[in-house]
Amino acid sequence: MSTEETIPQTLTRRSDFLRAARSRHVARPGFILQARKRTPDEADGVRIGYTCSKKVGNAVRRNRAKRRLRAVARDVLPGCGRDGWDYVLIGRPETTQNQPFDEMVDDLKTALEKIHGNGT
RNA sequence: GCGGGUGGCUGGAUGGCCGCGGGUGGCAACGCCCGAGGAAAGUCCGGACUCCAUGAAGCGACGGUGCCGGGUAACGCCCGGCCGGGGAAACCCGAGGGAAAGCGCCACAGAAAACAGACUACCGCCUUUCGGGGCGGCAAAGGUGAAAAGGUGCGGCAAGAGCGCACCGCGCCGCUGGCAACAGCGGUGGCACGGCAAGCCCCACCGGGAGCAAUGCCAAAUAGGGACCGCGCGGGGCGCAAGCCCCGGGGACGCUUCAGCCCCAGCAGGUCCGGGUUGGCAGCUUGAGCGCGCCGGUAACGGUGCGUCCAGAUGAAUGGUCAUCCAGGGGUGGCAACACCCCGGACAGAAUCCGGCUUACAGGCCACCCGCACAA
RNA sequence: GCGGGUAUGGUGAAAUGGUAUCACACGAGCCUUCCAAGCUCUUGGUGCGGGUUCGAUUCCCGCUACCCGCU
Repeated sequence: MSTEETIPQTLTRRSDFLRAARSRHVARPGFILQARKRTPDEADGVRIGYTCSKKVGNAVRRNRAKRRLRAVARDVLPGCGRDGWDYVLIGRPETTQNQPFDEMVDDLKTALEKIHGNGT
């Protein structure tokens, strides 16, 4: 577990998102978390991606949802993220923008614990 | 003060902590500067720019625009004016050329729907079995319709009718004003000419096509693979040859003419299928730019001086949180001023760049105009 | 980002500017011991807002929703 890697890489490739979607996922009111442990020959470090579909709203709402998800992940991931894992945060309509920030931080921590605990 | 109208501006502010994108200085640590909109939106018009089509002219086809004058790089936009319609007014709305170039359509109803005619009715004569019928005159009245051949009044007549006259309307001619659309005045014609061109069309003007995911370069990878279409085996001269020249034939999104280019057994052109790549750089932000002043113009706008650099991302940058203030809504107490508590910030996020149009938009502010009321 | 297309009953499709039609489905009835099939009848619609026209599904303009293509 390398917590020194404070800047997680951002997922950009569609295939990475599809692989994460086929792995395990946990739903919370403000977001849905998908996670996958990569095979050793893939990239190093913690990687994370963000997805907001048209269901979330117009462009302003989608961008704002992604910014809040980034802010939450930036607070939580350096302590709780595990090396060699891909995470994907999916925005949800209304709640991703309106839920209090502290609740979302707590939700992400428990969601990460649950997703790590199930596997390995 | 109340009601109405027009044009414009703004559309949260400041600070603390933790973060984001670009540029720049530095070996680095780190620092400095900049960082969404009036619509960034819809993609409805007009351009710049790039590639494709060989270029020019004319004709044709197709598409668009359409009162007049001006502005502009250009426009279907803007400004000013005219005409028509709405409103008491300020003001608002209008795809607003041509219906005597031609074709087409006008359902139902109605006698008749476009060019004349006549169902009921009216009038005269003849006739009658007294219900009416025949011939002629007439087009005012009735009813139908979205629309019925000028309207009103007087005269006139067998009954009537622009049949005659006055006014209004309409057409034509002339004069005056205006760059013009058009308006005003005078004369004249007894009325001839229904509507639809966002139906075909005619006239005038404009327009080649595709789009920054265009396009160019670098790197990587794969199988420079396959099918179809359209051309196409010419003659002579010089030269050892390569090649050059002349004649002829052919080619390129409709035709013609002219000029140029290319081809005349090529591995070249066009269309399509299949395979690989989903990386990087350029294009990429200084531009019909923005601000202020002066001059010209009724205005749109133009000219000029000074100042200024104002986002360039590519799973895509402005966020999270806290405090105070500024607006706003609700509740409680109070005659009121006010105090306290709660909620809470419109529409919306650049993606090559400009000029417009259209659509969305909580609230707030400013200026001008019209009407009414009041005071002086 | 750029470009293109579609919208008609619950579904799929027609309709020169003149009463919106057809099939299936839904509902009711007939037939049958019952079901299916068949027959008869009924309900229900031009995405929204304007304009042209006497009259608009159709013509024109603006919105909305959905679909497709382009590296």
